[in-house]
Amino acid sequence: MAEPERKGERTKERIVAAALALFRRDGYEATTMRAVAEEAGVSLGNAYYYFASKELLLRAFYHEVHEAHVAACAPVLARKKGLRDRLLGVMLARLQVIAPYRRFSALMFQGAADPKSPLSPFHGDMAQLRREGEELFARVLEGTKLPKDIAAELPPLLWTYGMGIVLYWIHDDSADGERTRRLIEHSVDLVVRCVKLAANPLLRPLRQRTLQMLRDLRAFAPAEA
Amino acid sequence: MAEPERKGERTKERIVAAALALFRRDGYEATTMRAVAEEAGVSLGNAYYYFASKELLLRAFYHEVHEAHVAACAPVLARKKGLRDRLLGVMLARLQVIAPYRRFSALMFQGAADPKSPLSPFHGDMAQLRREGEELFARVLEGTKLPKDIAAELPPLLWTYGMGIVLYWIHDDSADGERTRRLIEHSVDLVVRCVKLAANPLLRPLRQRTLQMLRDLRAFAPAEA
DNA sequence: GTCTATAACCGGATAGAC
DNA sequence: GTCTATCCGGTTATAGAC
Repeated sequence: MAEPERKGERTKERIVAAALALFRRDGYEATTMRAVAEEAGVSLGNAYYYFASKELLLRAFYHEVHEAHVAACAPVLARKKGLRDRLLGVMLARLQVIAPYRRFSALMFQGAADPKSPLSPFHGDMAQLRREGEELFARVLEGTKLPKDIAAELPPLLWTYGMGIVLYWIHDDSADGERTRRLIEHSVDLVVRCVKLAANPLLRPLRQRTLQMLRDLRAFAPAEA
Repeated sequence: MAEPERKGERTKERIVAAALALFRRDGYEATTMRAVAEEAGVSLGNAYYYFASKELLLRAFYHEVHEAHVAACAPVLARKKGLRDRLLGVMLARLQVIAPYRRFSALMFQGAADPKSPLSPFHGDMAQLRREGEELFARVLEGTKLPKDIAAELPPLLWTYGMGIVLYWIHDDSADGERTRRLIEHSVDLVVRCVKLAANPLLRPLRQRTLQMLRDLRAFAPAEA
């Protein structure tokens, strides 16, 4: 089962490769399924045998981008020590990795908005990808001495924060995402200060309430659906 | 110019009316432009003469929903006095108004994600609608005694908060949006506490930094594009 | 039962005649 | 301003081939 690679396996890979190449060259909308099929050397109907929709092909693309982000984060997480530097490094790595793909990031958001979309980060394949993204933030917290109860709730929160930054960047028409870079620098600073503030004993009641709400959110999150 | 209503004006209205009726009955995706045209008693091509795309018709729908929200907020803003009750009233009113239109709200998000979309709340017609939404939150703050510098930055922030709630609601499959209602109640409470905390003199440095970042965001916001 | 292909269908959008 | 005819591309139906 591992060796022989059922016949179609090769075909499937050819289709993915063709799609990714065309997506990169022409963008998602401009790439037609007919073009993908031709590039892969199969018929249109055959392409649909492997991928029931064009969006499903996009998922393969997002997986690649995610892999690239994880790779870009490795040196940061290995070398940087403070919460601020680690978070900053991960966020800037992300910006760098997605830089060539503004339009694609917009599509990911559209997926997030629609629970029925195969691109929704709360269902199926994409949910797994989201969890891996949160895992990245969990690793950001490693080696920092935050109270356990706070650290436990932070990864999904930081993931959401990251999505917010991406949303800003999608609309950012400054050269090289200059403004988004500044936003990241300033907001990371604020996030870190707020997290440390939250650890202050004087704010215990507010912290408890907030954590409880976050736990409720997680418990009933669409993530579990 | 006011009286005679240029010939097509009537036609245009018929098309909008037809579209809104069908959207409500069958949903957006299920409503075809051909059906809209037929319902309005015009040809397909003629419908496109007035509305260059189906999305443009959706805008008319969003305007109606917004009007309904403003109306639903009026009694709240007239009667309630504290920040908490006013904000809670406005948020619950929103939830109630959009209740029948979950799928449409998802579409609005998809618009927000794509700067090129005619539904983007940061451009043209829809930007105006967004500003009116922020205005609603500005009125929430009236009569509360918040520091001016904080109050000045809150409306766009609260608008964003509202969008977050809507996003949650889109994915909320509990009966009657029960979970979203609870989220609103808890999160409004937290928001109010945080705002009041931010007014604390001890947090002056953090507040100043945060406000400065928000001002920068506004200055370069896509809203101005 | 796995794979591939051809021929439609459907609906958003456009062209161009009147 | 209004229509008819058409394009275009995602998607589906279906018939065979391995």
